[in-house]
Amino acid sequence: MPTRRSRALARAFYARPTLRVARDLIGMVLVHRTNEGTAAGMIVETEAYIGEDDPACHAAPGPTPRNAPLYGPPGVAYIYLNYGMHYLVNVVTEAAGRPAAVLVRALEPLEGIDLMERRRTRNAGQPAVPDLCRGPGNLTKALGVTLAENLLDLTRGALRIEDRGYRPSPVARGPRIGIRIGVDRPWRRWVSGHASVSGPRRRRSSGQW
DNA sequence: CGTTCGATGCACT
DNA sequence: GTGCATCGAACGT
Repeated sequence: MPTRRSRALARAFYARPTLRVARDLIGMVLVHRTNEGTAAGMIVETEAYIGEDDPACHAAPGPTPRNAPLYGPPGVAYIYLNYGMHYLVNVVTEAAGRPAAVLVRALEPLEGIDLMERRRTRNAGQPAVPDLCRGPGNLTKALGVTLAENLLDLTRGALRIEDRGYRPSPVARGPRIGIRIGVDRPWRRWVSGHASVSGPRRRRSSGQW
């Protein structure tokens, strides 16, 4: 009997065009439960990576051992190590055999903020709360997500995405950032003006808007 | 304020 | 051997 308590998104949510999933993930909540505790944050920034024709998508070279999750069923986590030190988390979209995913780039911290702070501790001091999950490498560190969570089913289990009714707006769109190729495709989505969105810092008083 | 650059591991050619 | 879907310290202005 399906429990009403579970607000986890169903597989049908992910089995849709990737740009739509990227948009609709804004406002959803990424949750990671570990024996250290639970940490969760609202998704405020995403990017779509779609198919072998997208030069920035990991599926661009065709199937390889690393990108195998992209070719599998939707609603599954695809996690990989980037620059030798940061784990990045994607959600697989569309359908098996059609490699595509959405990269989760930033969260607004909601739950387990003290746990996030412990995980993010460094010698030069604690990041401010809005910065704890600002950036794709930072959010996995704050949530304790590693390669061990690769291929986990996001519709149930320890790593999941839930709908808790948040509907932040407005949602902006623009080119993906941090990549060398495929920058022409405006496949990034983010909550306009949100403090936890990555990329260049917003101006204080002068200009920008 | 801005830009540059080193860290660090591995998938892929 | 090359090049990253990054981060933040260090340095220049």
